[in-house]
Amino acid sequence: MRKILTPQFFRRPTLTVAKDMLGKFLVRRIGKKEINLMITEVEAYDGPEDKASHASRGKTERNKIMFGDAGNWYIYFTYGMHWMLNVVVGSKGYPAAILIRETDKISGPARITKYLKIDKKFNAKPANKKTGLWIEDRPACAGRGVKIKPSMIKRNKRIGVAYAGKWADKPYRFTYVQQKS
DNA sequence: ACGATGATGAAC
DNA sequence: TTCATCATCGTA
Repeated sequence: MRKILTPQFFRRPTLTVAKDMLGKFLVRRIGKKEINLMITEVEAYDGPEDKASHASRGKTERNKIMFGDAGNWYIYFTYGMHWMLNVVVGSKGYPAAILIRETDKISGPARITKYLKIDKKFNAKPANKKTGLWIEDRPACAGRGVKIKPSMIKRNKRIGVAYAGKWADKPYRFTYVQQKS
C-alpha cells in the first residue's frame, strides 16, 4: 500500500509540509530499477522575507520555479559541483521550498542527488511517477515505513546560511530521530 | 581548515 | 563584462 504524494500535499504551509515530509520515501526510477530513500532531514525556505532563501531578492531566472505551483522540483547547482534537490511548497505566487538534506541510506544533500543521478533536467518538473522522481507515503507495516510522532522530530537552525541575519537562527531544519528502545 | 569548481545575480 | 558569492564535500 503506497501512496504517491500529490500537489495538494505540498500546497500547505511550508513548515507543516517540512515536518510531514519526514518518514516519507523519495523514489527514483532509473530504467527498471527503483531506488527508495526514507527522508530523515529537511530544511524549509519560507517566503520572500526569508533572507536565507533564494527568493529573498525577488524572482530571478533561477528561482522562478519557487514562485510557481507546489509539488514541482526546484533543482539548482551550487559550489561549482553540487546539485540541490528541493520541492516547491505553499500557494502559487508565494516562494517556498523544502530542501531534502538527509535520508536513511544517504546523508548530505549533494550526495543524495549524486546517488540518484539528479541534475537540472528535473528542474521545474512535477514530482510524479512519469518524471521518474517522486515522494511516497507508506504505512508502518510496509518495509522501512515508520509512523512519525512529534517526539521524534528535532528542530534546529539551517546549515550553511549564517549570512542570513536573524533568519539564520530560525529552527527551520527538521530531523527525524530514531527513538532508543 | 581549506580548496575544488562554475553558475548566478548584482554591479559596473 | 566582471566579480563576489555560494542551502557542499572530501581530504588534511
